Amino acid sequence: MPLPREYTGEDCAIARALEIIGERWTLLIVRDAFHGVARFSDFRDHLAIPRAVLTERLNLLVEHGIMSRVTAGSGRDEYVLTPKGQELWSTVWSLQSWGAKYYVPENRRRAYIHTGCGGAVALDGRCETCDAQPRPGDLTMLPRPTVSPVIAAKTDPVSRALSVPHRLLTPIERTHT
Amino acid sequence: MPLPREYTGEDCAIARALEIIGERWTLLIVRDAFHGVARFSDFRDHLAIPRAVLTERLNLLVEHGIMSRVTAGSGRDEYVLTPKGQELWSTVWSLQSWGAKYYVPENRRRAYIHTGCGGAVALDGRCETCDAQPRPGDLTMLPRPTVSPVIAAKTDPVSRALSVPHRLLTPIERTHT
DNA sequence: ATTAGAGGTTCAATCATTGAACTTGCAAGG
DNA sequence: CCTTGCAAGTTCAATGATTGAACCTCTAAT
Repeated sequence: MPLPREYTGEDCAIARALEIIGERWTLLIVRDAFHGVARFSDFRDHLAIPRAVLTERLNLLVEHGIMSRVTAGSGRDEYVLTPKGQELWSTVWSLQSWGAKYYVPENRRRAYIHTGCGGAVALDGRCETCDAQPRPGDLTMLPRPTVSPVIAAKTDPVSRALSVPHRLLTPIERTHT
Repeated sequence: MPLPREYTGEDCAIARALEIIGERWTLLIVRDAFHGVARFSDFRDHLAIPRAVLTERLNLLVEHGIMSRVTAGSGRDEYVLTPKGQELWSTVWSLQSWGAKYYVPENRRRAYIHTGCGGAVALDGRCETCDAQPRPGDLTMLPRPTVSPVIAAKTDPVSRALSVPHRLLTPIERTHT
């Protein structure tokens, strides 16, 4: 199985998982997909990822049934998470929580609220109001309280769409350019 | 911050996390550490990772306070997870669960039991008996029901130690060579 | 018919990884 | 004291992955 980066001999679930989603950029693509990003150019512009790499990664994700490529109403192809891809949410969330706790100052962290009940979601993924662990589709992501100059300078459609509250797994709102 | 692999411009918790633990081998090292692996040579032998890379990754993990290097009673240095490193458990678990569900046949998956109550732990990390979500130190990992020929041929101390039930975060039992 | 932009592919330069060979430091045995 | 052995590195040439720039092709609008 000539995957790009194998961990040969490791008959281990983590090694298997990392062979697929452990490559550079892949989990950032998946995260953006949770945020509603779907077009090739939007991934490209938001992540500043080389085209060739984005092509390769998206193809791999589609091959593995993590994303599927569908032709949208606009006639343009979009890449969306399959159920198997959506099951990566706990991985994405746990990485994000850990990274936020140790590397992002509190006033620059995004807050998430449980769309159903409006409660804040803690780092462990639990709604502080109703104690449920909402699925990604039931989360609304709020913009950061303060943004770094680097981010503030970004004007691509994705960055703009994510500067207002946004429900996960719903396509980003494309403000007219 | 000239980390080996940056995701420049991404003021994002996941990007920060991946800069540190997203490199090839790093999460497998962390996983092995949860399993009680601590010596340079044991990581080396079990993962078949090039020495130079292992050196670099361990140094990075120590620099970031994810592991600490301590001199054991034997006089040999050991690398052990810090509390910050142990907080990566949910990431490791979620990756492992996802990888197991989709890429490891059921009869080759390792089972985990809640050491306190003896209940089986489901893919979502919950104890099926007491419904708690045990911390890694309260988990006992069982050997695989069946092993592939590749694994059966391994005779390094780590593979041998993990072929019997083993409590996480406790040093592996070193059977006399 | 021309233009523009999306979504690629191709390619040379750079950077990371690999495996093998070499080095260092310690500890035990003779 | 001298040697041997081993853990834990370091170094280095060959290989493989990533990057950024340039080019290509298709479609839709002017």
